[in-house]
Amino acid sequence: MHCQIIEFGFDFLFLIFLSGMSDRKNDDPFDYNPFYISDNVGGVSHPEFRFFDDDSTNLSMFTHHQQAPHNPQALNPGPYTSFAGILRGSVEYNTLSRAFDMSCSSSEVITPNLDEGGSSKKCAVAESSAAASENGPPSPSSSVSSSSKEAAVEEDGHSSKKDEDDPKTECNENDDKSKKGNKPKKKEKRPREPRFAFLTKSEIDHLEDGYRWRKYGQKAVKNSPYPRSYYRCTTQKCTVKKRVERSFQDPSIVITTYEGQHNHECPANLRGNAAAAAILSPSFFASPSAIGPSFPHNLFLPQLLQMRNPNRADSSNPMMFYPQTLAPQQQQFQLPDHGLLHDMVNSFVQKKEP
DNA sequence: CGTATTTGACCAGCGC
DNA sequence: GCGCTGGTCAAATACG
Repeated sequence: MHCQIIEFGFDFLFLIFLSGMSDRKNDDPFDYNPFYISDNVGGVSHPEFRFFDDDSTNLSMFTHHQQAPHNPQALNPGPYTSFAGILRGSVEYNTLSRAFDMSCSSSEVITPNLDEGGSSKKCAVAESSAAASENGPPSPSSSVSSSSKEAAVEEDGHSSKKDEDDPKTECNENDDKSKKGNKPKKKEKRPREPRFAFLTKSEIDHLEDGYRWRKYGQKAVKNSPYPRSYYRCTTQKCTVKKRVERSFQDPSIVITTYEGQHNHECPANLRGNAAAAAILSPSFFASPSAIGPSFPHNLFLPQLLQMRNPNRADSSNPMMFYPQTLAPQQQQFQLPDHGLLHDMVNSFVQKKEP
């Protein structure tokens, strides 16, 4: 599983998983079904994160601070990989990897193999199998193999789909506006951009993240009463998209999935938001470019601001989550010392201390 | 009136 | 081939 969870006290939950860079496959449940089940949002002391596929098969479980001793599955969280492998080709992975202090060993890091079906895939599948054999019934799906394919596809270069590049150019050249009838030559497989998903506890669906988005679609989600909304970045030539949906298992949680990387500055930063700039630009994760331009820093702005000044909590802002008492293990939660993130969490924890 | 949203139709991929 | 599903398009509509 490709997943990393970081939790900042209980102010907000920040979960990143990645499955992008490929065509959707049903064998990658995390691609579209990031079911988050936890009793910790709200301050319960035992954080666990479980991911289920459509058949409710428990694929993996682990905690951010220590693997739950009572859960044998936690002892082998599976072949989840690091951001470094996930984001290859777009960010400073070493920095990022250090920033998150990836808990997996190097052997667990699945490096996308550039020549298809290469050794990394075999390795990943092997690990997946090993994990499956140890963790009960094998999952019918393998997000790992999917990711390998994804990586290969990603390597092919950018999309040829019209809305990804220059739609007008494409239309003029091929005049394929006539969707029916004369079919144009077979489209190349559209590579998936890397994707990040964030689970945010919020009453509003579309969280302000500093960028400007235009909604271009909405679909009903299978097995969910909540629709999924599709947004595109409104900046010209920026192909970043995001999907927003609400977890039907926990309707208080909004799942925001970003795809692609912004090729421009965050408009919020350009607006001269000093507070935002102070928090956002100095490198949310160790270095200004550690995450990459697409990282929605501003998604966490309200929480960050409140961390720094909890007294200014604004109950009218649904993004403001009130700090709650940290359980001992959260207080002992050790983040790697990589700059601001550590500072923020520590300062926050210290403020909570009596 | 320009821009954003809504929404039904369409397309592609996949499983059967 | 057919049906299902996710993703996208684009005309219609709403909004400021």
